[in-house]
Amino acid sequence: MLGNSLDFPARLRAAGLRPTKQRVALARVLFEAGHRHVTAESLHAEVKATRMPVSLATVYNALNQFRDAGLLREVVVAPGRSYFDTNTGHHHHFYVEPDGELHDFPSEKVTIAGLPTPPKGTRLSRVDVIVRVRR
Amino acid sequence: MLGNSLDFPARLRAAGLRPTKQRVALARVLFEAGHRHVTAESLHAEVKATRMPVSLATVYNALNQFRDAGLLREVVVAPGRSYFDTNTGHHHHFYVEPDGELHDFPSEKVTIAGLPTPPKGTRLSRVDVIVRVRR
DNA sequence: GCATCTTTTAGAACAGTTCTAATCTGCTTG
DNA sequence: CAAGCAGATTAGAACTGTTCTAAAAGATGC
Repeated sequence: MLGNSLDFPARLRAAGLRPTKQRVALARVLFEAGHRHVTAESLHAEVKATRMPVSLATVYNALNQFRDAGLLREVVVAPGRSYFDTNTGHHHHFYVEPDGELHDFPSEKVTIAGLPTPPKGTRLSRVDVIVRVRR
Repeated sequence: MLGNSLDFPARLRAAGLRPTKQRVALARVLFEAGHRHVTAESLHAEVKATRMPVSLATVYNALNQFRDAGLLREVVVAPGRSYFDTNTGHHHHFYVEPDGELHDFPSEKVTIAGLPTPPKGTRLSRVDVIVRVRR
């Protein structure tokens, strides 16, 4: 599968983004292993640990660009903090309330029936299901 | 129906909150008409328009207390902004993407099947469905 | 009406994110 | 392969939404 190759410069180029050192380093951290959930701060900490210096502003820029390019999906679960999910396929989320943990679950087995039609003048963009759980 | 009476001091007391002038004024704006979606800023503007001076800090305090008391429900749809919904019953939301408009829709006709069981050690708190639409 | 405990308030502080303007870097062209 | 340029990075300032602080005001019980 080409879209999931480990040739990060090529993947960035395919997404219309110049493969700069910083973006490649971020892509590596994000996409090298399996699916991830990150915040700007957590990703910044991770990439700095690889001894590649990247500013926090660049992390924000890259996350927004990756999301706009369809490489990431933004998940809004709590006010004042954005999570980015490397899994861009159809799926939903568990959110563990006090700690802020986020877990994927596949949407295959989930069926939602009876949704009303969108208000006129609008078209469906996405349906998010967030299952909130507590300890 | 006692819980929906227009005797706001009584409703506040029933929720364990002292019926101060500010809280009563806020409750009036929130609960007098039908269901509402507000942000702290929008509610602050509205209550000030009634010529009852209430500080923004008090609006934040009251919204958090009302939510904790079950009088309001907090809806998280976009990063960096909290909406509060006076409809605390079972229902879901349309979110119109660029403008930030929020609309309720009843959950009666919506059925969600096949949700996985919560991670062990946790119990279900709520299922939020957000239907995102674009113009 | 007095004492006490709660609430309100203005403004400071804070967290997360975006902006600014200077510098640097990857890419294209000659 | 050097030069030029558009695009990217950076530190730090700025901004937005929210919470905190400490002092003053208000509600409640006796």
